[in-house]
Amino acid sequence: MPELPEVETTCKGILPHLVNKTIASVIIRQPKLRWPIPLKIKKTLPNQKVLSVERRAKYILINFKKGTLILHLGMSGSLRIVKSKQAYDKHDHFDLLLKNGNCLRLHDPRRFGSVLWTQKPALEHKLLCQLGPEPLTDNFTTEYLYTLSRKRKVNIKQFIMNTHIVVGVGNIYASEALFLSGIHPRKTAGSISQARYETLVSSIKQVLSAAIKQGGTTLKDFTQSDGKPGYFKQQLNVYGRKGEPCLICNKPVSHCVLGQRATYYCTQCQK
DNA sequence: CAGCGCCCCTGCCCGC
DNA sequence: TGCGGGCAGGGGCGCT
Repeated sequence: MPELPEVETTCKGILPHLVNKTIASVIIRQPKLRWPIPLKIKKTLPNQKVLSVERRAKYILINFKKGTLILHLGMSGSLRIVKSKQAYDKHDHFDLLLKNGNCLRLHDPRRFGSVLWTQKPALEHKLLCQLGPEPLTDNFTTEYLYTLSRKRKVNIKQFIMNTHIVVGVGNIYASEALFLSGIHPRKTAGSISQARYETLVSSIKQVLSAAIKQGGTTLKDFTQSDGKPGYFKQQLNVYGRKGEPCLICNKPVSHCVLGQRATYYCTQCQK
């Protein structure tokens, strides 16, 4: 489920419920996620106070004096703040219980998500130390992307989805950003001009920030029982619209698979 | 080292 | 209504 905007919304939603709160206990119902949940956090975390909560790429970092809890939602994960006594269901694999009676609960049917612990500064962790820039910061520029793209033969869609290049561009928004830029998803990264990278960089920023803006509107419901951070009902121009008319030119939207991921585009508008 | 395919897992939807 | 197949928004890893 979560693309960057959903992770951002989740992070912002749980933050005020966690910062300066103290852990009472940890419940691990199903340790088999993408990687095993380290059992030692059951001993390490109680009585520790949450210092801060932040996001890096699609990872949510919960910082303590002793280290950082690194959460990833994978394809189907979600986090909610519930009362500690609230009944759990089948896929509620992990609880972080707070001394105030609240609980951060991880729900993840497909179990592609992860809960990890590191004692080092989190950004030095193996999963985080090689990530590209955040797409919505000034570190993500045309010059940066253009320079990295030279001599790269990979198609542009997989290029912008590569987390070593830039983080946070998931499958939906990769198609959407390429549509907005008028770039065909199969075009080779190295064959695209700097001028077109200018458009692409701005489309990526535009698509992601619009989605985050929409996600923010559901924040107030975050702690309710149905409190999904919400899926972004932002209008999608091409994603999932195979065969339907392009919203610009009316030509049926095309579909193909790139890197095992569904890809949508308009052959008329994207070259 | 760039690039590709595999795979972790459950749920849901579709067609027969 | 039941069942099998295909597909799903992530992303690290191992192999060429």
